[in-house]
Amino acid sequence: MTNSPAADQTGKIVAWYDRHHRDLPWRISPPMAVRGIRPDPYRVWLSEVMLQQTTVQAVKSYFALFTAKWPTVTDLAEAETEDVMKAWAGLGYYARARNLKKCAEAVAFSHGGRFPDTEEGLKALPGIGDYTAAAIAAIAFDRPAAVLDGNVERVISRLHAVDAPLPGSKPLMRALVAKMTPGERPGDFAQAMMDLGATICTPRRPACALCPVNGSCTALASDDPERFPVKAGKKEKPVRLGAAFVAVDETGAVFLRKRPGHGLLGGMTEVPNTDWTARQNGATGADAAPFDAAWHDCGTVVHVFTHFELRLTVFRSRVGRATAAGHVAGPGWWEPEESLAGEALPSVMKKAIAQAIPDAFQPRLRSQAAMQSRG
DNA sequence: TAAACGTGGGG
DNA sequence: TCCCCAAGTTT
Repeated sequence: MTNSPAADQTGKIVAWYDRHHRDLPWRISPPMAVRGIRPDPYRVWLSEVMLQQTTVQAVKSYFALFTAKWPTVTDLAEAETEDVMKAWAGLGYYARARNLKKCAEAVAFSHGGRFPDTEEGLKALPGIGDYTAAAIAAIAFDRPAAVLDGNVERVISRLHAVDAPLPGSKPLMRALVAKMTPGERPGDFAQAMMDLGATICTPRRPACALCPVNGSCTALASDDPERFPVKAGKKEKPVRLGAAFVAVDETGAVFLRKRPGHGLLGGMTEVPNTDWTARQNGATGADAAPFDAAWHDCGTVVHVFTHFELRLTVFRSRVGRATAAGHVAGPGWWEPEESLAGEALPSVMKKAIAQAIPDAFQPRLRSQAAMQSRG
């Protein structure tokens, strides 16, 4: 009998995966997977959440840290939220970390410590949307779920030369993936599509000569593959201005405080700073400081967020702790310099602190260098 | 439906 | 330097 074109492509892609798959810390690669060895759903879930809008390279060290610190979903559920935020610091999109903890608690305390094994059950959990639910169902539970992420969108849009722009064309693409998804090894098929998109069917300069389905790719045959997927135009980034205040006491400790538990950088730690506004209105200078001190202008750091660019003027002051205690507005604490690097500081805050104290995050390096230069 | 939500790397 | 983007979800 003759396979359908979709099934033919599926077979070629899975065969390609068997030879060219990436070995990743959270993955059970063939031939182990073919023997029915399933990956730990906890590790699959953790990796999938970390990988949302985030590169494999960036995720690797965080995945190692999390699985060493919290080997099971129950360990994570019983952890202090603050420790989870500290461990997530630097990875970005911090709502993921907040939802990660909530999801772990739901699984540990409401689902008997086991993840639901269906798309529907998974999608009901915090931080798990269409993609992640399908990915976990397919990879961890061998369900023939239609897994559609950015990689798969690229592969599918090129195979079928989908002219309609994203995200409107998502339902069409999901239907096209569903048609290709096999009853056997659906998890390996999903991972094969993602590996194909990541290593062959790349956004720019795709390696079509090496593609297992280059014989049936509409974009390659009739057009420029790089033209796909078609996306809606992006908006330009507004600039916001603000000021940050790095107060250092006589021991080198830095005054820190906590951000609200929602919104931008929600639940993360910060140095005191002003609102970030569109226009310089006079409130972004040293006069906006959280308490009176001799504030020294350390210059500006630029940090680009998803939807705006921030230009932060950084001020530093040397403050006697006893003196400052009575003048500090609002709650906060003095963080010793040796433990500063372990705080739940997002990158923009580390950047601001480093602007004021260049070696703030290398106190050991500093003393080692001093020792060596003397030795 | 559109906007909010981080970061670092690569062309 | 600048722009794109990388295994999306929530509101």
